[in-house]
Amino acid sequence: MLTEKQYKLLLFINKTTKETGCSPSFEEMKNAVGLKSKSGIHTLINALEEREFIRKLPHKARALEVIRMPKFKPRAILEEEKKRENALQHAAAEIPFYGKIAAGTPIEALADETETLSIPYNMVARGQFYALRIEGDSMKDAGILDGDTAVIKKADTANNGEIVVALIDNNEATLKILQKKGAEVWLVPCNKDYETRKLDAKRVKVQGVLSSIIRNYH
Amino acid sequence: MLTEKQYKLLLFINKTTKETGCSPSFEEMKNAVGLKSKSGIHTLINALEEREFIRKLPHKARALEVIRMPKFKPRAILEEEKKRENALQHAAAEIPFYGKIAAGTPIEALADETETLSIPYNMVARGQFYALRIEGDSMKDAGILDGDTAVIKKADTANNGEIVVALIDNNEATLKILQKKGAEVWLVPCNKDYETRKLDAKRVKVQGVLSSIIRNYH
DNA sequence: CATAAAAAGAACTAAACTAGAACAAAATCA
DNA sequence: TGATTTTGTTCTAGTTTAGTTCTTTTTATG
Repeated sequence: MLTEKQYKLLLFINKTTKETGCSPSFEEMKNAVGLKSKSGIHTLINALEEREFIRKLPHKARALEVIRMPKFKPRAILEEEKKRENALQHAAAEIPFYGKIAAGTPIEALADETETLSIPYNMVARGQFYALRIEGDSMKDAGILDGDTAVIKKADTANNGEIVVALIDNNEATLKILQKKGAEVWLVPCNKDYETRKLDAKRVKVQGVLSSIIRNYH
Repeated sequence: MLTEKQYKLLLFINKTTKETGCSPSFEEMKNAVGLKSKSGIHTLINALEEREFIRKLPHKARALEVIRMPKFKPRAILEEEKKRENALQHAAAEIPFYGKIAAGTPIEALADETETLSIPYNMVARGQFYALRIEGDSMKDAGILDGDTAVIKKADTANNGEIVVALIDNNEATLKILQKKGAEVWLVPCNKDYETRKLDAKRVKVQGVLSSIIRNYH
């Protein structure tokens, strides 16, 4: 079978010839595989030719041809791919979704795992997002507590009733429910200890709409 | 395979023979490829013949024949490969973390993006997790609302004060604050409309500890 | 620590590209 | 058919690019 370097080189040759119609030069291959000298490529090419993966016209420039591709990947490549897959799964974080908690069934019983929850991808699928740490309890009746992380979708505008990040006088940012009332904008808290702020629409800039709330208990 | 010039010439030959029915002259090829002398074309033709891409009748005019063309990957496959790479980036979902919202600074101003929030990995780093949809408002004063998603870490035991998934009589699952009182277990809601349930410890099984709350606004 | 394999580096050689001119053979047409 | 045009071939010559080979150094491995 092939070594890792041989395999990598073969992939590169195959890719570039199919994309460009031309074979790569030793210089280009050297860079692609990560060597600093052309002589190494020469050895690899010979090995690939000996194993009948490529053909070449000796002493001709860019005269390589891929005859066949290996059916199996070298072990080193496989291991690297596995690592990447693991990293991806961690990043994707698909965990089983067991459904509603109030149903009177033991959790183990309905652990069929057909439904999974892919946390990040669905949460930030389209658009630009950013995160904010919530400070204070002005939105606590909306279930948004001090210390929560808010995922905000960037936006210049929002509809009435949406929870937005509002910038007042280019100075103060706050998370509130938006209510447009003619020339005024009302920023409504969700806590009876706080009062609604009624501001001239010109003073308020929407900087984003609340997309998700994440709270971590440790 | 071929050099760039060889490939370009081959493309031209192939195209014109298919369009006009007869092969181009050296003069036409010279112009098409951008040379000022026919001799260059002659060399290129020889190279293409040597590599078995064309055949020719020597000393005959316009007597070229294309034997084969280098194979291309269909564009669709190339695009799909790119999409996959993008998907991988989406799955990682690192979004900028802009810090505290109450600080009186416009968001754009402090967008240094040095701190990022990797949502999934930190949330489910170690242990086994599952998700539950919250139904009802018995925990609303803890900021856990109807429809929220609870990420639960599997556990058999928990400490006083932790929010747990408790299975009562192998029948009913509920999310409440745990309070162990001797032989009794108290399941404390966070809503004054609900009452604390005081149960014999034997009737209650801990099935997990609340790890995160996720709420999506759409 | 010794050995072999892999990689780097430099020197060398050959091919590719460019251009111009002269020439020879084929194609065209009166 | 013979003259003319078109087309392909060959040679020289210089520049650039690319492939080969050999020696030295580094790295991995028993």
